[in-house]
Amino acid sequence: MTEKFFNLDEEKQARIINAAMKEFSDHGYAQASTNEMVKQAGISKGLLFHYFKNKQGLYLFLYDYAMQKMLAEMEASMDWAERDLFMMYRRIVEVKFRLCRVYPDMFNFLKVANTADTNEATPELQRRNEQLISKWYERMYRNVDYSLFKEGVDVQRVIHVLRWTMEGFSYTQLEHMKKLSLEELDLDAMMVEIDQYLELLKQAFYRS
Amino acid sequence: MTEKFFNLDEEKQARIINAAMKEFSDHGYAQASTNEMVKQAGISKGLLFHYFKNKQGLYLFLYDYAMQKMLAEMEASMDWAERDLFMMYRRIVEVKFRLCRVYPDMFNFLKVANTADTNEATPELQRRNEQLISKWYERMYRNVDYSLFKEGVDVQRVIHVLRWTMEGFSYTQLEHMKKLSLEELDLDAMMVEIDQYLELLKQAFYRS
DNA sequence: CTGTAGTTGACCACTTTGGTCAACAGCTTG
DNA sequence: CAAGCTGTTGACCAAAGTGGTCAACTACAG
Repeated sequence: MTEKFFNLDEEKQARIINAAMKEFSDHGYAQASTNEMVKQAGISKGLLFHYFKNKQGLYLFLYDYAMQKMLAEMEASMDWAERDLFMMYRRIVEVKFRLCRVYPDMFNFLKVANTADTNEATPELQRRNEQLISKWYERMYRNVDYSLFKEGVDVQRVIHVLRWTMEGFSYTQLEHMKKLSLEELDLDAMMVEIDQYLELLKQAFYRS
Repeated sequence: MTEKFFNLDEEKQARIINAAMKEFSDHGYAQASTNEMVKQAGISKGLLFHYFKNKQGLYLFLYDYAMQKMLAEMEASMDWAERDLFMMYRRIVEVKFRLCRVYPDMFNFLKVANTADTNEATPELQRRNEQLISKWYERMYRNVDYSLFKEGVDVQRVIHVLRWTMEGFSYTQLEHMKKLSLEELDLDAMMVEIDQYLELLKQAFYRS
């Protein structure tokens, strides 16, 4: 079913994928409107159902597609020998931003797909990928050198602060980007800014 | 119109308010369903429109009500002479949690109401309250003693880290609460946890 | 018994839903 | 030119859902 879809003009593929992911992540599975998707993608109603037999089929396809793209990008960008926790997170944010340039709503889509009550459509898919993700986390943390931290700091809590900072920063950035000038986000400038935060936190929590 | 509503059984008032706020904050103004609200509140369709002439009337009422409740709670709980930025934020989180016990979705409601594209229903209300909020922020930061920070740390960035940490923490807490045991959130235990994070950050960024 | 206040849910006209399908355009073959 | 093939359209469908109304019900007071 999907081979035909992949023979399409790539730009059209992207338009369809992005429109559908946006609609699903904005409204959840049930409330997402296929009418709205085709309108935003600039295609006809019939075409969508020509390539995907169902709303559910489309959803499942998107879920798999997003998951695969993300894991591939991770595989390509991560350095699994990295010992510095902060640099590890730096890489993750980089992956995120790079993906957002092509698929602006992929992360939101995956987030709501993995958490929300939408999961009637993805019972076992869910669990399979949950396992996959936890394996990646394990792999990420395996080599981290915790002896770099100052004595007495609670590393678990620092990790939380770090994650919330990264998430908070990227959320505001993407929000800002979507509002004003879409697509032309300056990845380099963002990474410079991210580095400032990482430096701040490093100096706060690493031994000097 | 609203006097009649306030004569209702208080528990019923709360049921209606919470159901409506949840629906609005979950789906936005246009997509929110009055049918779903009355179902969740356990009242009949007619009753809702007996107390509020309109969907829009209901929305406006909720917006004003939430705003007023929040400001009142702030007025009661904040200490405007506080000079410690971290303690200031501690108070804010406390207000937030206390309100969430009675109105679990009030913050989400206000957040989407103030940001989202929903604002067709609230053009001037919006601006009035934006001004109000910025006044409160100004009042908050007026007395803060920035000399407490270590030399060389970028205070603006620290403030961001602090805010993202508070938001991240309360988000996970409320998520966790909603999933497992609703309503019986242990405010004291949460504040103990918050204090741990605040202590961590204080030791990181304040002069010793 | 009457009046009043609170409450119901069947009902309305209207929109939107996911999904179908006959028809069409553009292209390569013979 | 015709025949076939692929990609594409949008009018159309039954079904569900929309915001909102209203005659009728209950329950209690005078």
